[in-house]
Amino acid sequence: MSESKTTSKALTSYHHGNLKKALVKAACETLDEFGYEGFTLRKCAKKAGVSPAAPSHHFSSASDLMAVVASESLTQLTRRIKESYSKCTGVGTSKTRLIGDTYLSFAKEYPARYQAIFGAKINSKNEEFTDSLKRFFDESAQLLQEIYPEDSKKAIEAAVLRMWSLLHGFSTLSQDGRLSFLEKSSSLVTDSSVEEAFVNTLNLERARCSDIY
Amino acid sequence: MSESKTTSKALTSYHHGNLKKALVKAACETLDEFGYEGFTLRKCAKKAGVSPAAPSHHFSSASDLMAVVASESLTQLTRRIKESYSKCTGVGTSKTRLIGDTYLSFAKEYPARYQAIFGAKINSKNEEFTDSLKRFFDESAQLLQEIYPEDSKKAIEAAVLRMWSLLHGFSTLSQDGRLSFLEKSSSLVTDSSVEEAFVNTLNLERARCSDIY
DNA sequence: AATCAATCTTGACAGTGTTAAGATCTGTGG
DNA sequence: CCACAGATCTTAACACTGTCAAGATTGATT
Repeated sequence: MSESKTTSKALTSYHHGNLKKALVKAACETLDEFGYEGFTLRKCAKKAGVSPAAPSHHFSSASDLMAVVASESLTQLTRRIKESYSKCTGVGTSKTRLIGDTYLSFAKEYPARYQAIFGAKINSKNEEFTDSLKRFFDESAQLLQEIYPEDSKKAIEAAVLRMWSLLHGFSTLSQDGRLSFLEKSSSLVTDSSVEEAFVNTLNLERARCSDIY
Repeated sequence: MSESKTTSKALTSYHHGNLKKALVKAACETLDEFGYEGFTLRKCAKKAGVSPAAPSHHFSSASDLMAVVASESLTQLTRRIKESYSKCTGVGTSKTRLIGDTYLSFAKEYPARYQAIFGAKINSKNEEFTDSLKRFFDESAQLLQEIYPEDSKKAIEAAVLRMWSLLHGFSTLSQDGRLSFLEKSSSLVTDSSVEEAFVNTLNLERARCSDIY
């Protein structure tokens, strides 16, 4: 039998051997290759070497397969944030800044996976996904609690929600081209990109940042 | 001829009379009725009483029709914000708060139109839409400039970008069900909804709000 | 009145997700 | 060892989608 469970079976056998895992991998590749809008279940099936109907035996729907991909991507993002935080030697604001930078970097590096996490094509009720989402929130809260140990749990969770909203809002606006007009006329891009301007003013204008709402 | 240009022709004639406008109206209704994900060009055509191919003579693609709807919706949002601002008698933060409330109300009242404005289904390069987007940004900046007359243009635009990102991030996270897990376990909802908690902490925690990044 | 461009329909095409029915294989009980 | 049961995959079909080409119809201009 040796390695029959993983790959070699796919070459000769009618059955795939481990199609579920292969489909998730294929879905990730499809997402990276064709983008969020270009994602289709049939492309995933083709990439995995099976018929269009095969996935239905492992995922109740296309949204369910995508939810698993989103779940894994979100877990990856959570891990990245924790890693970058643990490597940071600064204090206070500089640590939150690092978290934000890591978040924005992920969104920029894997735009399709980021869109999958927050897009409407996935089954957001999928248990695997909701667990990842809760872990993301809880671990973010834990980091902020370490940075601001004197704060209450409620204050920390509110801060996570604000931070998350701010970063997610900017990421999506930027990714979906809703800020492109700024790159041609705005005073925000006199000596940097829109993203740099956004990030920098979050520090430079600390007092006023509290007034934005 | 009397009223031939507007409506009455549709009843008897082969030609519609004013199909372009009718399609935009039908698209709005389709959006409200079936939601953003349920929006299709064929439904719009059916609602307007024409064949599926008819829209192609007035819009280069489905994304282009949707972009016009998004443009009008965005203009509507801009007008609402200006109206509520002009009716406000408060000062400083309370005015920005009103702007934010108006923004969030619109997103909640017309979720499908809001998704259309920021979703990937529209042609975001559409000139009508990009104009509306720029007007939205510019008029928002003008309001903030009135609130904070001593600030530089760059500072104002940065503030608009932060405010916009924050509100848009929360709106989409909330709309797409990414915050639903908070309604069951979080300490944020002990005595209010997630939205109220979000909005309130933006005021209550002014100092810390500047630290979120 | 005749012609021409604008407008709309018909019919088709390549896609999509999903389902039902049948084929194939794997593992388990006799 | 082997038949059989269940898991796994394929095939074929269905109802959709947006878009396009060709033809029908109409309104307007000359």
